[in-house]
Amino acid sequence: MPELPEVETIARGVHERLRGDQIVEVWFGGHREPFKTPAARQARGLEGQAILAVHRTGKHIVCELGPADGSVQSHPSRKNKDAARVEHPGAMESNPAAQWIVHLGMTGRLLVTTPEAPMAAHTHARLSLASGRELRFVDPRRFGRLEFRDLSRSPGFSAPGADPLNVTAEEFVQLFRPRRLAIKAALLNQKLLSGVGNIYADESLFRAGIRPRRLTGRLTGAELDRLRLALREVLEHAIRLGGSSVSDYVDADGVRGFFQLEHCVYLRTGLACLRCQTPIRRILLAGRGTHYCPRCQM
DNA sequence: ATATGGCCCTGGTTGC
DNA sequence: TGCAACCAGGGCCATA
Repeated sequence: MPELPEVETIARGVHERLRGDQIVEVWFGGHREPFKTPAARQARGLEGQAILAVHRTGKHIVCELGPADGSVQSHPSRKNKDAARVEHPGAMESNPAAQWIVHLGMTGRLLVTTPEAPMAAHTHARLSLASGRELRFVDPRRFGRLEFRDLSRSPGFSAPGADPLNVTAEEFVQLFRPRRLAIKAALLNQKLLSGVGNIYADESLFRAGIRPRRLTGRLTGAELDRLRLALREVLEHAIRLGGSSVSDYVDADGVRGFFQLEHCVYLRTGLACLRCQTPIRRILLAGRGTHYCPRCQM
């Protein structure tokens, strides 16, 4: 399931490949409307827009769109390819007119392909680009969501919770101290932290040595900070490895990630803990399968 | 405020 | 072997 590292990997991939390209034609397939914005309105809004930048916010992929200025839309030049990143917001990113917001749900994929590439089953959206390529949204389970925002009428998308990669020690304590719910449930709550899902909640709790059922308000300051740092390390490590491919996650080029090879507890029920050999235990918490080491995690 | 369970949806697994 | 029942789970909602 795509969480922060997977979504970050996809957003970077799409940004690198499609920045400066232009949406020429949009096709939406499917019967029901699994979208937050009606397909017809999305298609109207998307067609003709240039892709100024693509980035991640929480588990959402945000495509910043604007009018094509004619300079790069047909043939994105190589020198422009990596010029503007988050650190140096260039002129192109300064005044987007609209946003296309993609949430991948459980099984969503965002793929950059050639028009000749065979259409995967459950392809729900296909954006034809001036460069001749296509951006496709594929989602068998249909838990994903697509939204179009006209920024002259609505505010830009913002995640409800703090970014787990940048949250400070003080913010982290303020987020969890006043509450009394299982820390795992709190980590999954996107209104507190945006981007953490089942895999990285379990993995960060293991690395911090904290049991998933511990109540947030009962964690010591040292434990909370261990957790904050463990979370950041796990997420950054996973981003470096291109995410975790557990079900059918792939990046924008259809390539699998490698962080699933580094999982210490997730989906390792009954297997020996990599640190102490105790069998990994699985419980149900907040309706989610939850994995931990009963010896390493207190 | 927090917990629980249903819903969506399909592919993979399990059971007979 | 074949088919049906079952289940996972991100986000959201209603209910406890």
